[in-house]
Amino acid sequence: MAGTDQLSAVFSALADPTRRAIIAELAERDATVTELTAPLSISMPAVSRHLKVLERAALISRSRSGKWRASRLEAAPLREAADWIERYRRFWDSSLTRLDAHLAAVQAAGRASDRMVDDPRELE
Amino acid sequence: MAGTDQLSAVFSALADPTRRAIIAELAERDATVTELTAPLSISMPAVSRHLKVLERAALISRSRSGKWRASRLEAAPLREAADWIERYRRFWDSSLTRLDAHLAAVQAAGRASDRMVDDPRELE
DNA sequence: AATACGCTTAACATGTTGGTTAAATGAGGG
DNA sequence: CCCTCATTTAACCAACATGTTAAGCGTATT
Repeated sequence: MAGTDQLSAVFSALADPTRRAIIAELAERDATVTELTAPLSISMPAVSRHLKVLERAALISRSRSGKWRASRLEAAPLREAADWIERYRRFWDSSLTRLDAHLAAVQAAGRASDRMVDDPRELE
Repeated sequence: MAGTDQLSAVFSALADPTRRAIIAELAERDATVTELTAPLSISMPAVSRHLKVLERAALISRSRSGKWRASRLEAAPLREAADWIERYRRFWDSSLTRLDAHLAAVQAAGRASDRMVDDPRELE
């Protein structure tokens, strides 16, 4: 997964289209493994493991109810991911020219905390 | 990388803290491989390959200028990533209760286009 | 009690990732 | 020309990801 930090786990989980499809499904309703497997073209064990990945990334929670295990979307970790990406909005937002971006970058450079967050040397 | 689609490539690229650090660096200024390697605790070939990953995800562009190759942040693909995540904002936005989220989800279920985008069956 | 169902775990195959060191490439400078 | 510097490619390795099928484990169902 590359990093073992939260953000890496989330981005890594999102990097698979099957898992994104599962998230999209769970955004509409909680679902069992069988229900999630139905529209996918892979085996149930494969889905089960995708769910484990999503669970490790804290993107879903699971509940037991008799024979069934329902998965529920827990999108909180998406916020961190969104926040991280948002920092670079100025780079794609067309209302900003590259000069604007440069000036914004220079300002950002002043904030020391900005860099630390993703410096791998800071991890573990 | 799981999927070979654009979105998967971008999320996959972001899943590594070293690559996020490189992006953060390039957000401040264009940089050569040597410059990017300096603050990292890995070898230059390793950085070179991280750059190749970022390039394949279209997150950077590179220019030759004599002996040096400068990398430049091309954040456009981040927009897609941000847009994808944004769809689930209602699930983490605290101003919305779970009931609200459910109602929003029911509405979303009506829009067929919502599901197709990430259905793996649609890929390739 | 026996069977069926839902799901997970095990064992396996295969491809990818991310790091290393050593060699190759390519442009400039003496 | 040769040498050096910046970067990439090659060869290798350990670890992980993703899929499969078969077996295991609980919990209904009959």
